[in-house]
This record gives sequence, structure tokens and C-alpha cells, in this order.
Amino acid sequence: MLELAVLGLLHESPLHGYELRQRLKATLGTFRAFSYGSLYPTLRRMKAAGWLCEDAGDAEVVAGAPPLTGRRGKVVYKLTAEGKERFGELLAEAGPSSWEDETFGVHFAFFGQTDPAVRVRILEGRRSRLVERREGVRSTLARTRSRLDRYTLQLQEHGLESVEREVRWLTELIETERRASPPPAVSPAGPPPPTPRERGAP
Amino acid sequence: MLELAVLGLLHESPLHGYELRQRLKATLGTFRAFSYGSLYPTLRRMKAAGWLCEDAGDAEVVAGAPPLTGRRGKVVYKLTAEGKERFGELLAEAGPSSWEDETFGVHFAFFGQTDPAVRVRILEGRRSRLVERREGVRSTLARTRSRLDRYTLQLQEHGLESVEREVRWLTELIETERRASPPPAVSPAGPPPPTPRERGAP
DNA sequence: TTCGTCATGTAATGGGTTACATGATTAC
DNA sequence: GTAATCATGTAACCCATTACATGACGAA
Repeated sequence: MLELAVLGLLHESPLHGYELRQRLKATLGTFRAFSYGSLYPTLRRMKAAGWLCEDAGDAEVVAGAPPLTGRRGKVVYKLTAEGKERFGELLAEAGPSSWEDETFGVHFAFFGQTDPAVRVRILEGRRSRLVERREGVRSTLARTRSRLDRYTLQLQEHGLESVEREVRWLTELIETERRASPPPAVSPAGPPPPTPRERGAP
Repeated sequence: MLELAVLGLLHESPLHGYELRQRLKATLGTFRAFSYGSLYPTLRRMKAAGWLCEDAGDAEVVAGAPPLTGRRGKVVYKLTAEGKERFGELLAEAGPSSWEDETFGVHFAFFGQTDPAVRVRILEGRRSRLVERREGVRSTLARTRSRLDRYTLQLQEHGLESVEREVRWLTELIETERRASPPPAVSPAGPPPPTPRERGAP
């Protein structure tokens, strides 16, 4: 979770903890916020795991700076080769761990680096998860509507509309993805017709 | 959190754990789900705290039922007097603990039993929390929009629209509340006109 | 010189989840 | 008689939060 987000951000450029948190906010928006209390220990853990290392690239840090009593100043982290590999692995995962509520936003935020086929599978996974939830709410709502008071009903309906809205959003995203790169259509008769051009999408 | 939800549901009628969880789903809808792994320990804890007790009201349980080896069968809980008091206290709370993401839904679900003035304060608290968040997202979005890729942008905008939507919803709810019971208008000139009657609020 | 914000970190705690273990009851 | 679902419970763990402590640096 935090781990993926950190890998993703450091994959773009080296950062120190404080900066990382700002970026986290800017990247994840309303979806998730992390406190320093979880960020710093995570950085430590990830460094211990060998995914991160301290970046000595900043010349001015080395220069005439104050004697650095013990250890106080920016600590800039960057990804190691193992870290990049780990990021790649996490990006390739298309399972519940990529489409549940808490995680989907983070995976989505790094779709730019994600394989198109994986993107579609995650979007579909998320959508079917939400459709499931929607049906659950709809059916219990149908059963209990008459027994609910004004407020409980409002809550159910607002919740239901939120889910419906997200489903529509996902449907559009999926369609866009498909238009951009149609699935490798395993046609029952013969190989698929050659597509006009396979554009490189960086 | 779970505590409030349990108090609220048992306030309506005695229930056993399993039933309680179904009701929880029906009441909270998309907002929150709890697992048995947190429900049962919570029931235990609340019983120990004296807010709940086992309900012996079910005649058929006492009847010819199997010898009950040790302890196995439905355990129906109901609120004690202390439990009702506790529920009242929690309902009267109008602070961050009632309008943050994780909690608001639960508080809202029991608005039917909540004092109208408290309802409005909670709705306003929630709204200003969301407005704050919306402004945060808007401003970082304004600063960073050009640097964001397609997906990150999508995520930001979908998130922003979700927040805007909830703000509108809250605004409507607040207006409805105000129409139903206008605030005790403190007029700037002179003492307020004598209200018909000052009802005893202990 | 003091305030705000940048910057790093730890300890205690919290509030849940997953996975597992068990057994009763009901419907086929 | 067996599968589904009703029903209760525990233990291990997870992933974060809050509150706190510390300190550098720039602007007023």
C-alpha cells in the first residue's frame, strides 16, 4: 500500500520523506492520506529490505554544510535495482489486492507505468467488485426499504448512487482502454486481422 | 465506531451476534462492513463494561431445548440502562469523532434518535471537513495539473467530483433540517422575543 | 527573537482483518 | 446423509494513527 506508493513516486525521482508525503497527497488526492508516523518507519523498512538507498547525488549536501551533528538534515532516498524490480512485480499484480477499496486508488495512480492488459483486468476486477456490492445493497434495500427511517434511507441511497457513479466511471475507462488497445481477440477461425498500428505508449 | 453501531441497533431491539451483523450491513450499506472477528470481541467487551447483558426473554430457549452442553446456542444481547445512557452520550457528541470519514456514516445512521441541533452541527462539521479537502485538492490540482499524466488526472478529478457531490448532498440535508427546525435566532437588537415556552432541557 | 514551515523520527496504541476451529439447524 | 447457512468464538497479525520529541532554517 504505502510501499507501492513510495516505490511509484521514487521511481519518478529521488525524494526525501517530507517531500514524499506532499507528493503522496498530490498523487492520491482524496483517496488516501498517510502520516509521517507510518511513512518514516516504512522508509526504514524498505531500506532494510534493499529496495531503497540514500541518494548521495545532491552535491550541496556534501559541501560546506554544518558539521551534521550525529544525523540531522534531509535524507534523500532513491530506488535500487531491486526496488525497481519490486515495483514492476507489484504493478503486474491484478488480483483483489489491486482492486479493493484501500488499494485501487494507489494502483490506478500508477497506471501510466502499468501494462495495458493489466490495467483492463484491474478496472474490470474493481467494477465487478462494485457491481457485487451494488446488487447487495439493492436487494437488502428492496427487502427493508419500508422499515427504514428517513436517515437510514438517505444513507443507503446516497451510498448506492456513489457506487453506481463509480461503476459508470469504470465502464467508461474500460471502454477507453479497449479502444486504445483491443484485446488480442482469440477468434475461433484463424488469426486476428492485423491492427493498423501498434503505437508505443510511454 | 462498532460500539456506537451496536448500541444503536440493540437500542431498537435485542439481537444476537450473527443477526447484529446482518443488520449492520443493512444499516450501514456501502459505508462500512465489520467482520465477526471484531464483532464478537466487541460484544464481550461491551458486556464486561456493563452496557449489554444477555437477554433471557426468549421463552423457547428455556424450554425443552437440547441440554446445552457447556455453552452453544444463540446468545441474545440487549442494552442495560447504562448502555442506553452511553448511547445517549455518544449521540450527543458533535465533534470530529462524529464527522470524519470512518465515523460519519454510523452517526448519520442513527440521526433518527439524535437531537436536531446536534444533527445540524454534525452535518455542518462534515461539510466543512469536505470543503477543506476539496479546496486542498483544487489548489494542488491547479498547481500540478500540467505535470500529471492521464490517469493521475482522472483520479484527481473523479475524487474531486465525489467530494463535490457529497458537499451538495450535505447542503441539501442541512437546508432540510433548518426548514424543519429553525435555529433559536439570536437577534442583534435587544433580547429575543419570548418564545412560547422554554421546554425543559436537563 | 520568535514564528511558521520544513524535516526526521519514536512509542504507545488502536481498531480492525484473516484464518482458523467448532458446532447447530435446515433443506434437499 | 450431506451441503448450505446459521451461529459463536479465538489467535495472530497488520497497517496504520496519535501524540510526542527534536531540531534546522528563513522571514518578519
